[in-house]
Amino acid sequence: MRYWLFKSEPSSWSWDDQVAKGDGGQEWDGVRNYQARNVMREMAVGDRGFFYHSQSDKAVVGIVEVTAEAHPDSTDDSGKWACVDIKAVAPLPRPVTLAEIKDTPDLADMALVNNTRLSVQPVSPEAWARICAMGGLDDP
DNA sequence: GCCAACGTTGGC
DNA sequence: GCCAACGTTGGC
Repeated sequence: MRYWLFKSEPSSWSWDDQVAKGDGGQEWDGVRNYQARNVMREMAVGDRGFFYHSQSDKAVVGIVEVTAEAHPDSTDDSGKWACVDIKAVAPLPRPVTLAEIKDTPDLADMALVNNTRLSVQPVSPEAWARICAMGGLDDP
């Protein structure tokens, strides 16, 4: 299994919105960035991801699971863009903030830190385990 | 609200 | 194909 991170502005799509969708999942649509699209094309059903709130929160707030591989983005008419579907799995007992991540030397090479504008990004197994532990999840 | 970083667009 | 201009994102 591989790990990922999905970034969203809470004002446009928040963790609560994602939870409200339930197990049916939800298209991660609206991505108009080639790098992010290519990352989504690598995802497989069952992969896990962090749900990150940008802007006001700047924190990892929950765990999501990929429920559908990359497919055409239904909000796109050009046929260029793709997205996966994800569902909420569990909130982090304690959100892990960007400041904490930056303060953790082992996490310094995360795209979240050095490629801040990439909205969908891979997460190493080490970083995954570390952030889960920081968030109060012993068994991710 | 500002600004830095970065991606995209369009003129040449 | 280069590069300047512009738009967008996201941290502060």
